[in-house]
Amino acid sequence: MTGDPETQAQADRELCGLISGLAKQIEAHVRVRAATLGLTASQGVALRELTGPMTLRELAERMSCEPSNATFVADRLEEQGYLERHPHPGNRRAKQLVLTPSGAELRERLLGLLAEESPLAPLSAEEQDALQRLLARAVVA
Amino acid sequence: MTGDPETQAQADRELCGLISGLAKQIEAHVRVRAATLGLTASQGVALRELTGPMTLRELAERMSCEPSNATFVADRLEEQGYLERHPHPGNRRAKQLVLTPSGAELRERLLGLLAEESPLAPLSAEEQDALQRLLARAVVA
DNA sequence: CTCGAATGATTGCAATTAGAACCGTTCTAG
DNA sequence: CTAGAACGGTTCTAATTGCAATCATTCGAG
Repeated sequence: MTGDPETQAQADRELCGLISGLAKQIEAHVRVRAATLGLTASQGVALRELTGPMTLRELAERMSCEPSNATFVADRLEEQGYLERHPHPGNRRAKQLVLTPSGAELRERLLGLLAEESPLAPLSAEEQDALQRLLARAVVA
Repeated sequence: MTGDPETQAQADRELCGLISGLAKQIEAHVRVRAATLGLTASQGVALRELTGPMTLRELAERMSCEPSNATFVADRLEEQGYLERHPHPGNRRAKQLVLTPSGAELRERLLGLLAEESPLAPLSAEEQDALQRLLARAVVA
Protein backbone atom coordinates (compact mmCIF):
# COMPACT_ATOMS: atom_id res chain seq x y z
CA MET A 1 0.00 0.00 0.00
CA THR A 2 2.70 2.48 0.96
CA GLY A 3 4.72 3.56 -2.07
CA ASP A 4 8.47 3.31 -2.26
CA PRO A 5 10.51 5.67 -0.06
CA GLU A 6 11.67 7.72 -3.03
CA THR A 7 8.14 8.60 -4.13
CA GLN A 8 7.12 9.15 -0.53
CA ALA A 9 9.95 11.63 0.05
CA GLN A 10 9.04 13.53 -3.08
CA ALA A 11 5.40 13.78 -2.05
CA ASP A 12 6.54 15.00 1.34
CA ARG A 13 8.55 17.78 -0.27
CA GLU A 14 5.71 18.86 -2.52
CA LEU A 15 3.41 18.96 0.47
CA CYS A 16 5.85 21.20 2.32
CA GLY A 17 5.88 23.56 -0.64
CA LEU A 18 2.10 23.67 -0.81
CA ILE A 19 1.70 24.39 2.89
CA SER A 20 4.28 27.14 2.89
CA GLY A 21 2.77 28.59 -0.27
CA LEU A 22 -0.72 28.66 1.19
CA ALA A 23 0.59 30.20 4.41
CA LYS A 24 2.18 33.03 2.43
CA GLN A 25 -1.02 33.43 0.48
CA ILE A 26 -3.03 33.81 3.67
CA GLU A 27 -0.49 36.26 5.04
CA ALA A 28 -0.71 38.34 1.86
CA HIS A 29 -4.49 38.30 2.11
CA VAL A 30 -4.33 39.60 5.67
CA ARG A 31 -1.72 42.17 4.63
CA VAL A 32 -3.86 43.90 2.02
CA ARG A 33 -7.00 43.89 4.17
CA ALA A 34 -5.16 45.11 7.26
CA ALA A 35 -3.49 47.84 5.23
CA THR A 36 -6.87 49.40 4.47
CA LEU A 37 -7.27 49.85 8.24
CA GLY A 38 -3.78 51.26 8.73
CA LEU A 39 -2.39 48.03 10.17
CA THR A 40 0.57 45.86 9.25
CA ALA A 41 0.15 42.18 8.45
CA SER A 42 1.25 41.02 11.91
CA GLN A 43 -0.97 43.56 13.58
CA GLY A 44 -3.79 42.10 11.54
CA VAL A 45 -2.94 38.57 12.59
CA ALA A 46 -2.71 39.67 16.22
CA LEU A 47 -6.09 41.35 16.05
CA ARG A 48 -7.56 38.29 14.37
CA GLU A 49 -6.25 36.02 17.12
CA LEU A 50 -7.30 38.25 20.01
CA THR A 51 -10.59 36.44 20.48
CA GLY A 52 -10.61 37.58 24.09
CA PRO A 53 -8.30 38.66 26.90
CA MET A 54 -5.13 36.62 26.81
CA THR A 55 -1.53 36.65 27.91
CA LEU A 56 1.25 37.79 25.64
CA ARG A 57 2.68 34.33 25.51
CA GLU A 58 -0.64 32.92 24.41
CA LEU A 59 -0.87 35.54 21.67
CA ALA A 60 2.62 34.65 20.48
CA GLU A 61 1.61 31.01 20.37
CA ARG A 62 -1.48 31.80 18.31
CA MET A 63 0.53 34.02 15.99
CA SER A 64 3.17 31.32 15.57
CA CYS A 65 5.95 33.72 16.47
CA GLU A 66 8.42 34.50 19.24
CA PRO A 67 7.23 36.35 22.37
CA SER A 68 9.64 39.17 21.58
CA ASN A 69 7.83 39.77 18.35
CA ALA A 70 4.44 39.64 20.04
CA THR A 71 5.72 42.31 22.45
CA PHE A 72 6.66 44.47 19.50
CA VAL A 73 3.27 44.09 17.85
CA ALA A 74 1.41 44.66 21.12
CA ASP A 75 3.41 47.87 21.62
CA ARG A 76 2.20 49.19 18.31
CA LEU A 77 -1.43 48.27 18.96
CA GLU A 78 -1.19 49.85 22.39
CA GLU A 79 0.28 53.06 20.98
CA GLN A 80 -2.61 53.25 18.55
CA GLY A 81 -5.07 52.84 21.40
CA TYR A 82 -6.43 49.47 20.34
CA LEU A 83 -4.99 47.40 23.17
CA GLU A 84 -4.22 47.66 26.88
CA ARG A 85 -1.91 45.68 29.13
CA HIS A 86 -3.73 44.87 32.33
CA PRO A 87 -2.19 43.15 35.34
CA HIS A 88 -3.04 39.48 35.18
CA PRO A 89 -5.29 38.36 38.01
CA GLY A 90 -3.50 35.63 39.92
CA ASN A 91 -0.09 35.94 38.26
CA ARG A 92 1.91 39.09 38.78
CA ARG A 93 4.42 38.13 36.11
CA ALA A 94 1.91 37.91 33.33
CA LYS A 95 -0.03 40.68 31.65
CA GLN A 96 -3.49 40.38 30.28
CA LEU A 97 -3.93 41.86 26.83
CA VAL A 98 -7.34 43.45 26.49
CA LEU A 99 -8.82 45.20 23.46
CA THR A 100 -10.13 48.70 24.03
CA PRO A 101 -13.61 49.51 22.69
CA SER A 102 -12.05 51.02 19.57
CA GLY A 103 -9.82 47.95 19.27
CA ALA A 104 -12.81 45.64 19.48
CA GLU A 105 -14.62 47.68 16.88
CA LEU A 106 -11.59 47.61 14.60
CA ARG A 107 -11.36 43.87 15.02
CA GLU A 108 -14.94 43.43 13.90
CA ARG A 109 -14.26 45.48 10.80
CA LEU A 110 -11.12 43.48 10.08
CA LEU A 111 -12.94 40.18 10.45
CA GLY A 112 -15.50 41.41 7.97
CA LEU A 113 -12.77 42.26 5.48
CA LEU A 114 -10.97 38.98 6.03
CA ALA A 115 -14.11 36.99 5.36
CA GLU A 116 -14.23 38.42 1.84
CA GLU A 117 -12.42 36.36 -0.73
CA SER A 118 -10.66 34.16 1.78
CA PRO A 119 -7.91 32.05 0.17
CA LEU A 120 -9.76 29.07 1.62
CA ALA A 121 -13.01 29.98 -0.11
CA PRO A 122 -12.43 27.59 -3.07
CA LEU A 123 -12.95 24.75 -0.62
CA SER A 124 -16.44 23.70 0.40
CA ALA A 125 -17.42 23.61 4.06
CA GLU A 126 -16.94 19.85 4.07
CA GLU A 127 -13.51 20.13 2.52
CA GLN A 128 -12.48 22.79 5.00
CA ASP A 129 -13.62 20.51 7.76
CA ALA A 130 -11.58 17.64 6.37
CA LEU A 131 -8.57 19.93 6.02
CA GLN A 132 -9.00 21.09 9.58
CA ARG A 133 -8.92 17.54 10.90
CA LEU A 134 -5.88 16.56 8.84
CA LEU A 135 -3.90 19.61 9.89
CA ALA A 136 -4.87 19.27 13.52
CA ARG A 137 -3.35 15.78 13.50
CA ALA A 138 -0.08 16.96 11.98
CA VAL A 139 0.49 20.09 14.03
CA VAL A 140 1.78 19.91 17.59
CA ALA A 141 2.64 16.26 17.03
CA MET B 1 -25.85 22.23 4.75
CA THR B 2 -23.56 25.18 5.12
CA GLY B 3 -23.44 26.42 8.71
CA ASP B 4 -24.18 29.98 9.68
CA PRO B 5 -21.69 32.69 8.59
CA GLU B 6 -20.47 33.26 12.14
CA THR B 7 -19.37 29.66 12.65
CA GLN B 8 -17.98 29.56 9.15
CA ALA B 9 -15.81 32.63 9.77
CA GLN B 10 -14.50 31.17 13.01
CA ALA B 11 -13.57 27.91 11.33
CA ASP B 12 -11.82 29.89 8.62
CA ARG B 13 -9.73 31.70 11.22
CA GLU B 14 -8.78 28.51 13.01
CA LEU B 15 -7.75 26.98 9.72
CA CYS B 16 -5.51 29.95 9.00
CA GLY B 17 -3.85 29.48 12.37
CA LEU B 18 -3.30 25.78 11.77
CA ILE B 19 -1.76 26.33 8.35
CA SER B 20 0.57 29.04 9.52
CA GLY B 21 1.50 26.94 12.54
CA LEU B 22 2.32 23.92 10.44
CA ALA B 23 4.34 26.05 8.03
CA LYS B 24 6.44 27.37 10.91
CA GLN B 25 6.84 23.84 12.20
CA ILE B 26 8.14 22.66 8.85
CA GLU B 27 10.47 25.64 8.64
CA ALA B 28 11.83 24.86 12.10
CA HIS B 29 12.34 21.25 11.08
CA VAL B 30 14.34 22.34 8.04
CA ARG B 31 16.26 24.84 10.17
CA VAL B 32 17.67 22.30 12.62
CA ARG B 33 18.54 19.75 9.92
CA ALA B 34 20.12 22.35 7.65
CA ALA B 35 22.11 23.73 10.57
CA THR B 36 23.92 20.41 10.95
CA LEU B 37 25.20 20.93 7.40
CA GLY B 38 26.20 24.54 8.00
CA LEU B 39 23.19 25.96 6.16
CA THR B 40 20.50 28.42 7.13
CA ALA B 41 16.83 27.51 6.93
CA SER B 42 16.28 29.29 3.61
CA GLN B 43 19.40 27.74 2.15
CA GLY B 44 17.94 24.40 3.16
CA VAL B 45 14.62 25.18 1.50
CA ALA B 46 16.42 26.33 -1.64
CA LEU B 47 18.47 23.15 -1.78
CA ARG B 48 15.36 21.08 -1.21
CA GLU B 49 13.57 22.81 -4.07
CA LEU B 50 16.47 22.64 -6.51
CA THR B 51 15.26 19.41 -8.06
CA GLY B 52 17.15 20.32 -11.22
CA PRO B 53 18.47 23.29 -13.17
CA MET B 54 16.05 26.16 -12.93
CA THR B 55 15.83 29.90 -13.21
CA LEU B 56 16.06 32.18 -10.22
CA ARG B 57 12.47 33.23 -10.62
CA GLU B 58 11.34 29.64 -10.59
CA LEU B 59 13.33 29.00 -7.42
CA ALA B 60 11.75 32.03 -5.77
CA GLU B 61 8.34 30.71 -6.76
CA ARG B 62 9.09 27.32 -5.23
CA MET B 63 10.47 28.92 -2.09
CA SER B 64 7.41 31.14 -1.78
CA CYS B 65 9.55 34.25 -1.52
CA GLU B 66 10.55 37.34 -3.47
CA PRO B 67 13.15 37.03 -6.23
CA SER B 68 15.41 39.44 -4.35
CA ASN B 69 15.53 37.03 -1.47
CA ALA B 70 16.24 34.12 -3.79
CA THR B 71 19.14 36.13 -5.21
CA PHE B 72 20.48 36.56 -1.69
CA VAL B 73 20.24 32.86 -0.91
CA ALA B 74 21.74 31.88 -4.26
CA ASP B 75 24.67 34.20 -3.58
CA ARG B 76 25.41 32.37 -0.36
CA LEU B 77 25.15 28.93 -1.93
CA GLU B 78 27.38 30.09 -4.77
CA GLU B 79 29.98 31.47 -2.35
CA GLN B 80 30.05 28.12 -0.62
CA GLY B 81 30.57 26.37 -3.92
CA TYR B 82 27.28 24.50 -4.00
CA LEU B 83 25.71 26.38 -6.87
CA GLU B 84 26.63 28.00 -10.18
CA ARG B 85 24.86 30.58 -12.31
CA HIS B 86 25.02 29.48 -15.92
CA PRO B 87 23.78 31.53 -18.87
CA HIS B 88 20.29 30.39 -19.75
CA PRO B 89 20.06 28.75 -23.17
CA GLY B 90 17.56 30.70 -25.21
CA ASN B 91 17.09 33.66 -22.90
CA ARG B 92 20.00 35.94 -22.23
CA ARG B 93 18.20 37.72 -19.41
CA ALA B 94 17.73 34.62 -17.33
CA LYS B 95 20.32 32.59 -15.49
CA GLN B 96 20.20 28.90 -14.98
CA LEU B 97 20.96 27.78 -11.45
CA VAL B 98 22.90 24.54 -11.45
CA LEU B 99 24.14 22.57 -8.47
CA THR B 100 27.82 21.71 -8.43
CA PRO B 101 28.78 18.10 -7.69
CA SER B 102 29.38 19.00 -4.05
CA GLY B 103 26.06 20.84 -4.03
CA ALA B 104 24.26 17.82 -5.39
CA GLU B 105 25.91 15.62 -2.81
CA LEU B 106 24.96 18.03 -0.03
CA ARG B 107 21.40 18.03 -1.29
CA GLU B 108 21.21 14.26 -1.06
CA ARG B 109 22.45 14.37 2.50
CA LEU B 110 19.94 17.09 3.36
CA LEU B 111 17.06 15.15 1.85
CA GLY B 112 18.07 12.18 3.97
CA LEU B 113 18.00 14.32 7.09
CA LEU B 114 14.69 15.93 6.17
CA ALA B 115 13.04 12.56 5.68
CA GLU B 116 13.69 11.74 9.34
CA GLU B 117 10.88 12.75 11.67
CA SER B 118 9.08 14.86 9.13
CA PRO B 119 6.33 16.96 10.72
CA LEU B 120 4.00 15.28 8.23
CA ALA B 121 4.94 11.81 9.41
CA PRO B 122 1.94 11.48 11.77
CA LEU B 123 -0.24 11.34 8.67
CA SER B 124 -0.58 8.12 6.72
CA ALA B 125 0.22 8.03 3.03
CA GLU B 126 -3.48 8.18 2.22
CA GLU B 127 -3.99 11.16 4.50
CA GLN B 128 -1.03 12.97 2.98
CA ASP B 129 -2.52 12.32 -0.41
CA ALA B 130 -5.86 13.75 0.65
CA LEU B 131 -4.10 16.75 2.16
CA GLN B 132 -2.17 17.27 -1.05
CA ARG B 133 -5.35 17.38 -3.10
CA LEU B 134 -7.12 19.77 -0.74
CA LEU B 135 -4.19 22.16 -0.60
CA ALA B 136 -3.64 22.06 -4.33
CA ARG B 137 -7.22 23.24 -4.81
CA ALA B 138 -6.84 26.14 -2.41
CA VAL B 139 -3.45 27.40 -3.49
CA VAL B 140 -3.00 29.45 -6.68
CA ALA B 141 -6.75 30.04 -6.71
C1' DC C 1 11.16 47.84 -38.19
C1' DT C 2 10.44 50.33 -33.88
C1' DC C 3 8.91 51.93 -29.62
C1' DG C 4 6.64 50.94 -25.37
C1' DA C 5 5.45 47.35 -22.23
C1' DA C 6 6.84 43.28 -19.91
C1' DT C 7 10.28 40.05 -18.05
C1' DG C 8 14.49 38.35 -15.36
C1' DA C 9 17.76 39.57 -12.25
C1' DT C 10 20.08 42.53 -9.05
C1' DT C 11 20.81 46.31 -5.65
C1' DG C 12 19.78 49.28 -1.70
C1' DC C 13 16.87 50.24 1.92
C1' DA C 14 13.36 49.68 5.40
C1' DA C 15 10.77 46.72 8.15
C1' DT C 16 9.89 42.42 10.27
C1' DT C 17 11.57 38.62 12.78
C1' DA C 18 14.20 35.43 15.65
C1' DG C 19 17.57 34.58 19.30
C1' DA C 20 20.11 35.51 23.44
C1' DA C 21 20.57 38.06 27.59
C1' DC C 22 18.10 39.93 31.37
C1' DC C 23 14.75 41.06 35.34
C1' DG C 24 11.01 40.05 38.30
C1' DT C 25 7.87 36.46 39.78
C1' DT C 26 6.45 31.73 40.75
C1' DC C 27 7.10 27.01 41.58
C1' DT C 28 9.36 23.09 43.85
C1' DA C 29 12.59 19.96 45.96
C1' DG C 30 14.87 19.36 50.20
C1' DC D 1 11.83 28.18 54.94
C1' DT D 2 14.92 28.57 51.11
C1' DA D 3 17.79 28.03 47.33
C1' DG D 4 17.54 26.85 42.38
C1' DA D 5 14.93 25.98 38.37
C1' DA D 6 11.29 27.54 35.49
C1' DC D 7 8.18 31.00 33.66
C1' DG D 8 6.44 35.53 31.59
C1' DG D 9 7.80 39.58 29.65
C1' DT D 10 11.01 42.99 27.79
C1' DT D 11 15.17 44.74 25.52
C1' DC D 12 18.95 44.59 22.36
C1' DT D 13 21.16 42.94 18.36
C1' DA D 14 21.72 40.44 14.19
C1' DA D 15 19.74 38.18 10.46
C1' DT D 16 16.06 37.56 7.20
C1' DT D 17 12.69 39.35 4.32
C1' DG D 18 9.94 42.27 1.31
C1' DC D 19 9.55 46.32 -1.59
C1' DA D 20 10.80 49.90 -4.81
C1' DA D 21 14.05 51.30 -8.18
C1' DT D 22 17.22 50.00 -11.84
C1' DC D 23 19.42 47.70 -15.87
C1' DA D 24 19.49 44.57 -19.68
C1' DT D 25 16.80 41.73 -22.60
C1' DT D 26 12.62 40.22 -24.91
C1' DC D 27 7.98 40.57 -26.56
C1' DG D 28 4.14 42.67 -29.11
C1' DA D 29 1.24 46.17 -31.33
C1' DG D 30 1.11 49.07 -35.15
